[in-house]
Amino acid sequence: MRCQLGQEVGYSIRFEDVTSAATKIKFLTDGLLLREALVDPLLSRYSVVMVDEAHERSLSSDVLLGVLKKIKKRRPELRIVVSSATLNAEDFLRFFSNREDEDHTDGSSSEGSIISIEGRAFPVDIHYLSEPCEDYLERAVKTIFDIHTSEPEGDILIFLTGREEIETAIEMIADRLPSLPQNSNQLLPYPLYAGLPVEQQMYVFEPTPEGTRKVICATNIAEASVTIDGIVFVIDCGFVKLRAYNPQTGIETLTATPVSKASATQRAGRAGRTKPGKCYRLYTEAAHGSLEEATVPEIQRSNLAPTILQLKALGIDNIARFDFLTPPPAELIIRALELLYSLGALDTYAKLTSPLGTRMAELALEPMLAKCLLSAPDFGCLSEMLTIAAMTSLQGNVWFSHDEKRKEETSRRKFAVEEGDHLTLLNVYHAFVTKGKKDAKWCQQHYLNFKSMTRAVSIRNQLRRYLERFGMNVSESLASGNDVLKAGGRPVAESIRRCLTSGYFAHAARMMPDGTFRTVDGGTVLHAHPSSLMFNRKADWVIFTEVMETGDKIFVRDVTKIERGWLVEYAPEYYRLRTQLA
DNA sequence: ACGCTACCC
Repeated sequence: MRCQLGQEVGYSIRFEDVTSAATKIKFLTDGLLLREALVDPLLSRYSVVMVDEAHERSLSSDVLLGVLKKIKKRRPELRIVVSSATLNAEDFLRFFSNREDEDHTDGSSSEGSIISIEGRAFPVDIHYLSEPCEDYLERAVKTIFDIHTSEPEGDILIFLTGREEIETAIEMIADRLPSLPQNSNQLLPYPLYAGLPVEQQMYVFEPTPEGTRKVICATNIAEASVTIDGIVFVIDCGFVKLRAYNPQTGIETLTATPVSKASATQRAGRAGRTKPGKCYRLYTEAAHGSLEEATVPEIQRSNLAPTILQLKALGIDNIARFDFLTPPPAELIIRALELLYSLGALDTYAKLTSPLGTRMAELALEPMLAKCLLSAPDFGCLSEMLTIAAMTSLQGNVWFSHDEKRKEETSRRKFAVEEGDHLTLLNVYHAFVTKGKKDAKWCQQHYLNFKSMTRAVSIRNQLRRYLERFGMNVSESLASGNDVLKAGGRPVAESIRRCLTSGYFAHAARMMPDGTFRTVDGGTVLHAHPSSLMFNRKADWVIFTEVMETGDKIFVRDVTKIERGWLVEYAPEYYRLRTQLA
């Protein structure tokens, strides 16, 4: 539209609003639009809402579609445009159509119509293995070299599951480079995953130098989020890391899972953007035949406590009757309702409480953490909990690791606080803003991730603004973990631990003589993550705010010592109903 | 003795 960004056309994401009174077209994330619906339930500012990439079925886009359908009943003039891969178009049309029994095979209904846009893709030849392979990394590297020595020019994109695999693959490629004939074209391997610093991500977009071939080892980021020109060959390992949630244990995991057929098709399509291409699937055709048609939507495999809290805040009281594109399993809903009730966000009629429940829904924090923050004034540690909330809601590591593990350890010990990881994080943040003066160099010296620390400052500021809007008085004590202890401040440290217990009582565990933990019901074995202060240390009862399953072990990472009696004190019903404390 | 896939408030 040839206007200045932020004028007629603008965008908005968390921490960044590039719009103005003149803005007519606004690009924003689905999460932010849902947030706008909290204050403007009919989204009355908008006459058209377009939901892009709806076929990806992310948690927030599914929720948004349900909310839009509800709004449409009150605002018939609202236009809704859903963009999706062709396969799913009918599902969306059926969803928005009032009459479930309508026949949409002609692409129309009383509610809308399907408009198709032809992709301009070139054909892609699919190759399967004739026998299953034992080690797909090895097989992938072999395939790369086979392509390189026998195929004409064109870059290679290989789909792997995560950072570690990508780094291994790149080492393996580098190791084999000397085996190429002297006069042969070179191979340039590049990693690509979301956790990679942006500068390093940009390499994959640079034009391939004459006489070389790029090999991009990527995660799922290259399946839909990032498009790279010049790819002619795709190698697909057939796996993706997906979130899974176990409602029995309440533990979310990240597990390598076979891809769906839709996903495999999308990956193959990455080879045919500029000319006809080839896709090598590192599994057999029979294995492909037994893959699921589509990936299970996120809403059916996630912890739904945040989602249900959000729906309640949007005025959707009857979750069972809410129009989900695909309803989540009842067990997930029940588990979420139970937790929200025990946190005090819902009353016995499953209605949102006020002010606790409504405020929890407004804070951009997971419910247990939101509860801690909102109950912090009762414990006299609001300023400290603000910092802890910001630090624990960071994704990724606060510590800069890589190869210098020992130095990282030494640095970590400098900030360590006996009571656990949360007070240690408080310490780190405090040092960053005072001694460190929010400086990148200082972070480097202490093996801290500067980007994460800067983000913690932004999150903390945003949370503080929310609290002030709630009319809460945030007097900044700027106490760090060590400071509260040194200043004879055990009472403050204890308040913080009690406060954490008031939100995380459902994440309690007890240390056994062998150093592992048991959940309260005794059913789950947890291990202290080696990056936790509790690794190789003695403790009795603890709460944890971060849990992850890798391989065959479940690790807890942000861990703080508590006292058994506090659990019953802050969650009497939760523990009375569940089990007797051992 | 271990790391966060992707997205995001």
